[in-house]
Amino acid sequence: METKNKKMKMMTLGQLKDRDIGEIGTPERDKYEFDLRMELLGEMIKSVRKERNLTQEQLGELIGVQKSQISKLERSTKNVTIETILKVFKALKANVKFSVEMNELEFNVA
Amino acid sequence: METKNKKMKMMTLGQLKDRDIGEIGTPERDKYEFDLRMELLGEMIKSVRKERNLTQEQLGELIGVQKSQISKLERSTKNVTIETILKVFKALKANVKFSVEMNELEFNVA
DNA sequence: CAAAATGTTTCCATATAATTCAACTTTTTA
DNA sequence: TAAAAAGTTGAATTATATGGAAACATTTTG
Repeated sequence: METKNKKMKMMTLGQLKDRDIGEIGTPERDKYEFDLRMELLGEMIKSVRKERNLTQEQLGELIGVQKSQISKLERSTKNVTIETILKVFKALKANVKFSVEMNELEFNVA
Repeated sequence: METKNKKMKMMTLGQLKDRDIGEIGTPERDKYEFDLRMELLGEMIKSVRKERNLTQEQLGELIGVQKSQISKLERSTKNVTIETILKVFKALKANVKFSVEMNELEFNVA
């Protein structure tokens, strides 16, 4: 954790998308899909918050928690509850979707 | 909760999709996207488990928990942790994605 | 229908997510 | 560059998700 996380600059949603799913032309703009990974969640919260021009404190007020809580959600790689995710993105007026992809080929495995 | 949840039959993933996102032709088959809602998560687990022809007990074994735990995940509308979601769908060999959609129009709100 | 298999519920324990407060650090700005 | 604003961290607390065991209910099958 010396250099790596130290000077990690903020990324916009678009940059996150570039980094994490490449430029594989998603037609609808402003829709960013990720493999569900905890670390990304925090980055997403931060990105959207920034795009909304909110401070952690302001976002906290919208949700009803302290800024320190927002900070933790944004930067810890820890586990999170669905409820929390929904709460945060609702406050950010962002829509959260969820998809399950099932590989047909695996069907006969069990 | 008298009649409503009482006789709710099992639904396949396809039926869930029909009910929840309509037939708006998703091109890739076997990819089902939902607004992230807790109740749906349980239904999804159940659907995929059924399609894999597993009992709750068998799924439990794959993950390392009792069948009662699976039952709870499938039917309670309670909160769930990301980690749990990942664990379950991994055992089911299903891919879980997550997306955030941000409405540009909301931009100037704050 | 009886037995077996599958699923559900309740009670309970344990782990950990959510949260606050206050001190501290970093970034911004006048 | 000093003050103000924004963000981070640690310690402590509270709330609740995860999980097991066992008894019960429902469904399946011979």
